[in-house]
Amino acid sequence: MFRHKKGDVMEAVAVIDFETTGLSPDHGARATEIAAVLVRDGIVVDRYQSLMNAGVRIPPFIEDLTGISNAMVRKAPPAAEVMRAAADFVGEHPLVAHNAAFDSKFWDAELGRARRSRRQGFACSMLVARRVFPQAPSHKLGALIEFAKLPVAGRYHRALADAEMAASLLIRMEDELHRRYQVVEVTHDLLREIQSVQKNQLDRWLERFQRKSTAARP
DNA sequence: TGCCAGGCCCTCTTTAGGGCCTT
Repeated sequence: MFRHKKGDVMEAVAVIDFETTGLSPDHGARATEIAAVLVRDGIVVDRYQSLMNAGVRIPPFIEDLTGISNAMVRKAPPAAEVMRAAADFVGEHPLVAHNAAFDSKFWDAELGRARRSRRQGFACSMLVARRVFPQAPSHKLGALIEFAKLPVAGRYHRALADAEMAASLLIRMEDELHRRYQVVEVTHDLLREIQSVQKNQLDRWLERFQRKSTAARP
């Protein structure tokens, strides 16, 4: 599970989550909190979480949504310092986020401000969930946690709780891929391929994938 | 001051529009 493409070393993936002041870093929104959890062999093996001070005001609506106040962020370490620590924690492990289009923008923007750059790819647990659980009533993180009967890890819209829940969702989807489709090895590359498979084509796509994998084995 | 996004995905589609999802 989550074996790195190159070599035989079992490789973790890092599931990350940001809390921010808005929806787009291109329009002035900044991060207020980040969390990352490392998943290896189907379990969370390490965690990182920190509030961060980007020197911008959090709108009242976002304070209510996340429970992260301006006072809390004022006491937090500078954003660049936190991002460097988060990047060191994550290392070169491939990344996963729930709606990765959102988190990848903030990861790249905040890391750029800290004069660092991303070297690994992102996979999206929401896009994978749309394929693996097309019958779920919604593909919001909270709705998927309820649908899959997974434990609520803490307050929604706090970075560590959301990252933990995205990680448990990912592990559950891995289990489904093993159980339903007998996928031997769920790599990050496979997740990235699954997230672009057409709707209701996952069965057919994985059948072809398995045939190719079996044929390639010595 | 007030407002602000964008990629995915469906359908009453492809010469488009609108909901979902993230904060």
